[in-house]
Amino acid sequence: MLVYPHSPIDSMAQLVPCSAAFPQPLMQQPNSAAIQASSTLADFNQQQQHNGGGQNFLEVPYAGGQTVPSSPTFSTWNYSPPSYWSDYNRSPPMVIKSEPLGCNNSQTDEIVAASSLEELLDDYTFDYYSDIKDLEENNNSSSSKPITIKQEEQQPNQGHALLRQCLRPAADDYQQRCHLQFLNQIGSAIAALPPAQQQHQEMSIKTEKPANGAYWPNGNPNSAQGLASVLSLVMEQVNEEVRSTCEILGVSPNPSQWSVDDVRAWLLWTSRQCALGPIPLERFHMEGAVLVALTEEEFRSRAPQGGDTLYAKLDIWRSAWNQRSAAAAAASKAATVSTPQMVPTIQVDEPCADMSDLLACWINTTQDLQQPQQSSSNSMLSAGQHLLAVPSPASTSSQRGALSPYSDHTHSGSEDMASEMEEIEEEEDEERAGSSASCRTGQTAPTPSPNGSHIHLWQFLKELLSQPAVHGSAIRWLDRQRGVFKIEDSVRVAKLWGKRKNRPAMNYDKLSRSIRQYYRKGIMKKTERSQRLVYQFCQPYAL
DNA sequence: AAATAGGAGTATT
DNA sequence: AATACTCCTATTT
Repeated sequence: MLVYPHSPIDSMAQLVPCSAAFPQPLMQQPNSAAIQASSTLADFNQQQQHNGGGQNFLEVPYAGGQTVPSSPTFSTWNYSPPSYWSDYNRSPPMVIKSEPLGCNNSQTDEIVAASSLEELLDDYTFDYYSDIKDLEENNNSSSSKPITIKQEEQQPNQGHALLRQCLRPAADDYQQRCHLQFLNQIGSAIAALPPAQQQHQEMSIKTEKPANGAYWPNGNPNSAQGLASVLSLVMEQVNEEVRSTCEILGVSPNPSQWSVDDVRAWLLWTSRQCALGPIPLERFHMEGAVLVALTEEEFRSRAPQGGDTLYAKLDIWRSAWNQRSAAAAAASKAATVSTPQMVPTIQVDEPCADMSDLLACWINTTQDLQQPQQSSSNSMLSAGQHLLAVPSPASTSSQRGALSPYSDHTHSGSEDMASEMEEIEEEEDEERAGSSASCRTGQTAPTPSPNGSHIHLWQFLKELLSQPAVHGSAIRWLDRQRGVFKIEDSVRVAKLWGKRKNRPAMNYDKLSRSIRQYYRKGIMKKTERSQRLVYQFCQPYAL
């Protein structure tokens, strides 16, 4: 049937430079022998230095007058290289592709049924192509052409005031917890839904909370059930937004799978949706896997106007995908495993933890623990159901016991509380890491979590680095821009790596040996003045 | 003593 | 085949 144009890839594996030749624009001399001679990135860097450059980037001009950094790394991409290398005209992104994994495909069918692209686009609030073009022009030329936002986007109709009013406190709270700026759009997004869907939303509220037939008892969305309904509504809305955007842009719901073009399309779309103004696209010239590894500060520094919003949006996508994978896994597990126990949730003090975790924490902290609600559904759980049935980290780790040798900590008899807590904390790390890693492979299937072992060490390190709140004591950036970082706790980092790769015997000696292999590959290096435990990502990887 | 460096064989994917 | 794991010796900090 329908196939993703960018077939699922082991995303970053493609990034690792191997012995392939560099693309034409990078060749100083069109001499294939010379290229053969410099077959690694390290060689290339050296060659560049000999040429007086010292930079890993060449500026390749493309139609539009601007230059885009091109990296030798691109040479090893075996799928959709950035089209503007040869031709800046991006092919229409609205290629009808498979329904995003696990989505209901009613809307897809609708799209497939549409006789022409134009017909389809008419159904959207604005013309994607002209808008993209506008934005690109806006980004490319120095002339600051104002972006005109259609009235209905800025000011959704004032109906559904009740709904929006109810959403507000919930949204604000979540927003505060996640440092997100986007949720004020959710209310308007709901208001903008077609009547049929609104009805669906309202019905789902009613069925979840049949108490008085009212939406919120006493108009108080802070009551436990009202809260759950609000949250489920928020989650559904997020999922809906993700789903529709996927269809419009023709991208995977899993940001880690995005190609450079997908990232670009998403940025343009999001900046348009959120009226963020021009985004310096050249600074986001990367695959989705790299994009999701960026920290909020990095987003902000790359896009002073709206970088934080982009980050927040992306985080939502990431969370939505994690939730979807988790739900799919839970659904498949439910077929074989019997009722998981609901255990009080441990509060995780992390800015942007998985959304469902966060929301689950929220529910648990604002209500007495309800009886676990068992979903009898054998298909994908609805957002609301999942929310209520979402397992706490503790229960997930016990569920995972069969899957990972590391989640078994029944030996804890002699351990004190602190180390016990630390173990649980690490379980959480593992859990999150596992789910994000399973994203990378794009598998919604129940795959018993070995996907994390697919990750490369340098990716893993960046992952740790991107969570300073969690791992700052083990590894941290010394100079983010230059990609210089320091391993503060070599034992811990090695332990985490070993856990991720299911290598109980991993230690820093072995880990550092792997890092040293990166020298030759041009992924990492020691800093000029070599310091203990300080390494530096080479340029394309430092992004 | 711990970290660094890199050779070499093996395992995993 | 690529990447990482493992074990190793030698050297540096």
